Amino acid sequence: MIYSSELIKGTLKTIVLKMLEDNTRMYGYEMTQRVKELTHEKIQITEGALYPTLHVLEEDGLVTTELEYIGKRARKYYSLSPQGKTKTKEKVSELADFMDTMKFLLDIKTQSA
Amino acid sequence: MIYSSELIKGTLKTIVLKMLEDNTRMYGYEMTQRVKELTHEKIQITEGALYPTLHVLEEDGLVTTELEYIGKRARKYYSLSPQGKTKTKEKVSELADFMDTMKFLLDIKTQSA
DNA sequence: CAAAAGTACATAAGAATCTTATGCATTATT
DNA sequence: AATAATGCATAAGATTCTTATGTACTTTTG
Repeated sequence: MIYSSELIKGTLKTIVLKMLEDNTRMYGYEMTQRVKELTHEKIQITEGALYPTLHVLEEDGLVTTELEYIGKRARKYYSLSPQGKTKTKEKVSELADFMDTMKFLLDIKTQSA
Repeated sequence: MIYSSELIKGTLKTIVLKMLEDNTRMYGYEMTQRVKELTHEKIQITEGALYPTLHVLEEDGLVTTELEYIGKRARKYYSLSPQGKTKTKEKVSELADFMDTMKFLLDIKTQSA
């Protein structure tokens, strides 16, 4: 089972930031694999969604990049900037708060389910 | 504090269906007020987002409508169809599952926060 | 009692974000 | 040798939301 795509909307940026908080640096492809693995395939980040998001984070100054070569193949590592670290804490706690609120909404009258 | 709009994306349809499951019938404006009240203003559903969503639910056969007049003012009540009831259970349990997964992702290495 | 605020519907242009498809190139596996 | 995996990227189109606007009735307030 894979979550319907609409659910994941709006959380991608936060997921990326959170992973970078935990791993100091990661590259794009690695992120797609990590999320897949951590969620037992339930969340699949597509490259078409990820790369534009990473570029926006960079434009916004939340991440910095380093290009490295493994043999002849390029890898672009992303790390949180100081502003990125602050932003990550904000986004993560907002999402946690939001999920508590949503859980409350979903639990009303249907404590069983 | 109001949640950033991107967070709410993708959950609106589920919220609406869930409210209709709990209340047998509601009208649009009522839904906006109910959510605002239940979430202490943290989630504000705008009419520009809600009405098109309701129309889609109707087109998809998940809800039925009844028009009523309070004096001269029209109210459009929405109720779940049988398919809507089934769909609601699916959507609600998917969202609950998704939130557990997200919580797991956010808790990694940052059990404090 | 007039003005403002609230109730109640609706649509439409534009923005944001994601999907799907495609492209290129290198490296590992079968 | 062919296929799959790694690794980046972009672009057209779809979806969904924001913001603005419009209409009209009803209630509250100064």
